[in-house]
Amino acid sequence: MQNEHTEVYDTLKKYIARHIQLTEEEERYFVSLLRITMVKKKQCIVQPDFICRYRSYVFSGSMRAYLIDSNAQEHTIAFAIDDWWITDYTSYIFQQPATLFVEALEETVLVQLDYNAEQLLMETVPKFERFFRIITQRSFAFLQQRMLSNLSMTAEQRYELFMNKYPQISQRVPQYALASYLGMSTEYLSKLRNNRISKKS
Amino acid sequence: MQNEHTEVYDTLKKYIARHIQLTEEEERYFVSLLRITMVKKKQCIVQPDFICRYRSYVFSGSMRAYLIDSNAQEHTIAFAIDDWWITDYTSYIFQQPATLFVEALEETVLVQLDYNAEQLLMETVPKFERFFRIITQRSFAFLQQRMLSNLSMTAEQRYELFMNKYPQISQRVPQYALASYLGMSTEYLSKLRNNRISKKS
DNA sequence: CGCGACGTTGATTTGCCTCAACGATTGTGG
DNA sequence: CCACAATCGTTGAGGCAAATCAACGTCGCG
Repeated sequence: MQNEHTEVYDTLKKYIARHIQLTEEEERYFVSLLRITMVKKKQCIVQPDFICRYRSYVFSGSMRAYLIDSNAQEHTIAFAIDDWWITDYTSYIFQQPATLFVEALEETVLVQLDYNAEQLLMETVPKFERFFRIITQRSFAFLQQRMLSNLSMTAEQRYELFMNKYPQISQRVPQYALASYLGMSTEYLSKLRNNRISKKS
Repeated sequence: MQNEHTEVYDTLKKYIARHIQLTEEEERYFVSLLRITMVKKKQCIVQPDFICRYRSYVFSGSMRAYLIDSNAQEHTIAFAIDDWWITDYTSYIFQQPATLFVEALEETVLVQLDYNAEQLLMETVPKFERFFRIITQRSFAFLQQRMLSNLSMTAEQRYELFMNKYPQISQRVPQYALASYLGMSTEYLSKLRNNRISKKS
């Protein structure tokens, strides 16, 4: 049990070390603020109307964040597999009621950081201001690229792009989740996969 | 001339003060890194293939950032009016060639911060790590909401939402720019505006 | 004044959705 | 360990939201 946790924390520490260098004491302090959570497939760690308390790092497994709209349709805003963070970001940073579900797609091991602990951490170890700035900037740049793809490409082009960029993810998530991420119906995605869309030339 | 610049800097300082508290010396240092730029209508401050060197704060006027895709179609990723920042974010933070145009929609006064100056600023005054973290987090949350709107709403609903949230912007930007921001053709936006879409019930 | 940029309107087309029905696979309780 | 249900993916037919195309009005500007 202790061994397992050590491995989990080491992986996260390595991830952090890619962006900022911590002293051993700072590392120990950081780890003391974390908690490890196991979630089963289909289990939700965030759901609408509850305030999202944690920022979650995926050690193993996979998660997705999605909205259910007024027509009961699902729309996936994010996936997270090994080494990514996930949360209802708007709910987390403003500490207001969530609008999203954040759900495990497989049995998943998470490392979670509490909102208050994060604030404390940034005050105590200002390097973490830098850390969260950097990962948020990258997330923003990523999302902006995705937004541009959705504005400028057809469903088929978005599908091809995703398959090229994230072949691992496409193999691990259910097809309806991928369709709702790419902004198309499951039926249409299925047809694209099986080349059943009549093309010209 | 000096008066005019003072007003510009004071406005930006007030904006900064909403997020972090600076000493007078820090403020002076910060201002020393800035430069003021006037741009005429239709002038571009960023264009594809050039590395975007500045983060720009709009003091007065308005700007837009857009992509031209392989079909020569424009897609607007962001507007900025008074008191907002704009840049080709991906190009700026990774210091790689831009893919976007950033263009003035009116005669505009900008305050610009150079990439290297920004790095220096964060090292010299770590409060700015915090500042940029906070504004980036907000931008990210904003963009995520927009992404969800685009995934879950019809063109008409997106138009209504925008008109409710940003009535000021809709009056200041040309219609083709708004259409390309909302992800619809100019013709369709025109029809929505003039209630020329046949509705049921 | 005349040209080019911008917006409007109607006719037509199309990319993708919806609906419906049917396989395949997974999970679960008897 | 099998039966059966539920979930997930596939396929085709038909429909609709929004794009495209085309033509014209209008305004601002050189």
